Amino acid sequence: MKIRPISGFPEWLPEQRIVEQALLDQVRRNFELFGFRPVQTRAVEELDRLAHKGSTDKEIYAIRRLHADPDETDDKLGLHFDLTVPFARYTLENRGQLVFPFKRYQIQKVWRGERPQEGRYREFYQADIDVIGQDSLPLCFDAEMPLLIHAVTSSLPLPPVRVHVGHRKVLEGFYRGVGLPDITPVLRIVDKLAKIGPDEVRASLVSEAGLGPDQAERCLALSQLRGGLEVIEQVRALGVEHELLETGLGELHEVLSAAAELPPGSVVADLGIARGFDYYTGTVYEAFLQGLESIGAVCSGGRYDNLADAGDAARFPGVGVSLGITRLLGPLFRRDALVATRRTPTCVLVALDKEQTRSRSQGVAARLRARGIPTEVFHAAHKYGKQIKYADKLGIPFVWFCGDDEGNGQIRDIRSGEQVEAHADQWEPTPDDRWPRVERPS
RNA sequence: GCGAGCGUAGCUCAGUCGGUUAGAGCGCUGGUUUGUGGUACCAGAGGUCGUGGGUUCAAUUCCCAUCGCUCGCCCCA
Repeated sequence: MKIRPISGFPEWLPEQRIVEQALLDQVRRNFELFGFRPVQTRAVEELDRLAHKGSTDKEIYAIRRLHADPDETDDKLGLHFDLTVPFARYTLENRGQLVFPFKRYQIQKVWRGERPQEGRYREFYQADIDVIGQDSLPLCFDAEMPLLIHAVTSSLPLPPVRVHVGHRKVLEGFYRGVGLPDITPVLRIVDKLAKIGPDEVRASLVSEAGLGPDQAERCLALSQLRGGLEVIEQVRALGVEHELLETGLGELHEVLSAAAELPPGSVVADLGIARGFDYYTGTVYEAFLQGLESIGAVCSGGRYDNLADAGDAARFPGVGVSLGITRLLGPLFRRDALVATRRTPTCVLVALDKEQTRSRSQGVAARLRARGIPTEVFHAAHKYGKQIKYADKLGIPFVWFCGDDEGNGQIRDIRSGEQVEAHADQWEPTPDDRWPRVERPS
């Protein structure tokens, strides 16, 4: 078998995985800071459930047991393609034991069989955060999402993030007020505004969606609105009236108002957002890295009132967003925009003097580890030059040379060459050196 | 599903208008330096030129097919 990569299934080098883990840790920490509870679901769901929502042409990986009987009729399984469908199922399955509103986060790999391209993979991490209410869910959770996205992303060594907030009720109410019967094709065309430009959108609305010139013009005008709270009045100024539109504008206003304390530009109203309308029913979000908009939305989500269908009278409305960890990292790695300070967790390499004193070196390592300093002992009593070179290649900042069996020795900072007397129970690296960190090269 | 580009050393690539032993840089191993690295110099290892077929006296090179990777489009849950 020839060894080669498999398209769409990225694997990182250790120094990249260090970056990925640091991001995952930081994301998790922030989710918990907002009081969300951890959940992990199985990798598989019943195929029927996966294919149920939305269109049927989803690119799902099916699971097959090689030794299955040809006539086996067991439930067919597939790998989940997002974390929302498994979460909805999980919530219903455990509804009797969960506390509502149920705030959960879930960081897992998902799989999609689509054709890979930059930033789009077949296996990737998603970090999902959702709130599900029983029967109803207050709008304050919609308003909290942009704050959360801002908190998470600004805790990471990333460029500033801009969260675009749209609202399905605004769009749908507007379209109804304009007199459009079927809004789905309109949404799909409008969604391409950034890619194909206003002229193309206007033409497509007429030719493909069958809108009249005036209708197309108004829809286009709506989708081009972007900015702060003033956008609300700008929508009204377009002169379309509909009850649903007013409801949406009210909700949009509340969500935007909540973001008032964030730095200007962190959250903007954007009525050009028209994604994921399979099941979104209210607020929708898309977040972009400022200056790196070309890699696409790194975080997206919205409000869904009808996703979790218990099959009885109970309703479980939810709101949430998904952060695309891998889709973020891939393009950033490609641009060398995110690097670890070293290629290994190791902070101190304990040199091995000679085979007879291996236990002395191991003793030093044990003392350092006991105080939480990542330490390894060099594997063989090679020349010190070789041992230092090994540390240098891995970016290990310190090499320890043993003195006696009591923990005395010398520690060398191989970046500066400075070497000082030290004791293994006392010596401390600077906080910046203890663990590898993630940096954004300027 | 549609389209484009690319497959030569571990990596990045050159090259052969078809011709004897296929090259560079980086990386790797060793040495100069016999127990304190990075620089410099020297030496060395490492290739069925993606795979199959065709044309030819001769194919890594030309042609066809195929597989793989990358990037777009569609789609994006």
